[in-house]
Amino acid sequence: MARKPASQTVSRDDILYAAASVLRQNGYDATTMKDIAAEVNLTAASLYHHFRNKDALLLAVLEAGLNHVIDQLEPIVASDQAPADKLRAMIQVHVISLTSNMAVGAAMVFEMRWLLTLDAENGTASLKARRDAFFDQRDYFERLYRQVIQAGIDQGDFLAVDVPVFTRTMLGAHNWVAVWFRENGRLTGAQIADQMADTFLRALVSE
Amino acid sequence: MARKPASQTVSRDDILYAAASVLRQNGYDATTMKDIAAEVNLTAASLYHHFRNKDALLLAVLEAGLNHVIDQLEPIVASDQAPADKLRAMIQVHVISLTSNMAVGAAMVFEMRWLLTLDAENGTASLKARRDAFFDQRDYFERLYRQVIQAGIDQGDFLAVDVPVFTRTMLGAHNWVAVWFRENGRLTGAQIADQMADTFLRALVSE
DNA sequence: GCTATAATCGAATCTCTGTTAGATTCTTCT
DNA sequence: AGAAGAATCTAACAGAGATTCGATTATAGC
Repeated sequence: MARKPASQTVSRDDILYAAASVLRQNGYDATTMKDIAAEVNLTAASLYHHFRNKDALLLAVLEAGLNHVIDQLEPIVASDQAPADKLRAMIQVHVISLTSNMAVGAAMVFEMRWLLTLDAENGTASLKARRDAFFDQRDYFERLYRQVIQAGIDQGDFLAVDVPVFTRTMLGAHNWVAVWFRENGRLTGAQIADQMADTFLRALVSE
Repeated sequence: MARKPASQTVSRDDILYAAASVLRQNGYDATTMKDIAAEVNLTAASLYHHFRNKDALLLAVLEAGLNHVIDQLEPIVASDQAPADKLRAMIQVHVISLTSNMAVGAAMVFEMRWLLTLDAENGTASLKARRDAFFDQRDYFERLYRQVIQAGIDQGDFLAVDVPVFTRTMLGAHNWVAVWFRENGRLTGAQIADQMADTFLRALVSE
């Protein structure tokens, strides 16, 4: 048996999705090519037909996840709502993303460690380039939040907090949700997002 | 060459500290026994004289880190300060711990994933017991925060937030500091802690 | 229908890493 | 000084996992 009938062939996206799922549970190192392959009923070797190697595959997952969130964030930032409303909407998007699946990329910023280590020997030139691009995206992502917060401060809606610190405080809280959230827990992702939005907006408008 | 002169022998704690450092940078899987050994000028094999195996060593690191923080938190909780003051002090302790070294254990709650996976085959009975104890400690740690927040709510100092969610929001923000903090950055750990304390207390006392 | 290409597979390879075993050299206590 | 134990080392092993290779079967375009 070699190639499977059309009904059973998996697409690059199928693999990406499967990898995201496995990655979320196991983390980078503990995720084996075999695990990912199993998820889509393939052998590890077959994955190499779709991706150059493990790093490339995992990086693709992160990219997809991050872009997914960014795509939802941009229109909000560009809209004409008040900073407070924008921020609330942004928190919703991010947290809900993290509690659903495909957004693993965003949560997996946890896994950025290996991305940094990918320097040395390993790592094709093109891979490094993509990694750098990913970091840029990651910065851009953070900047979207900063912008909105800064705007709120500038127009007197928010207190003059230290924007970088405040932003990271928020993002840390969000990311952490991916760690403790339980599919069938007391609260849904949306409810958690609401509470977090309340918390941070209160911290930003106090008095 | 076998045993080294007294001046060069390393203690169990030396290893723990080195392991914490390596662990912080690489994460569980990416941390090899060889890496840890190198940090203290030993060979990987020598580590087995001090610890039964890798899991035991890494778990010891987490335990030490977590207990380190808890030891500082308890007296604060037990003191007679107002909830707001207690919370501020607790945030200081936690964040500063995370920006220094030994507390890697606390930040490494990131690595709890593998602790969960340690069920299956691997894992001696005693190791499992210790892992469970660790989880209990981890819960206890979180409960310290919850208590104080709840107390603040009960005596009308704080708004009636959802305690579990608020607590985790805070802890997530704290833990994340370990990810972005830079030794020689713009701010010190204490300064960051201050800002976070301001943020969360504002969110808790608003109006 | 044929042919080039795509998607898979099984087996083999290679390297890395945890772990064990046995030998060797300090230290300390008597 | 001698014995017992502690701390290390080197060498060797076993297993895991990424990656490669060649073979094999579906599909699609001509």
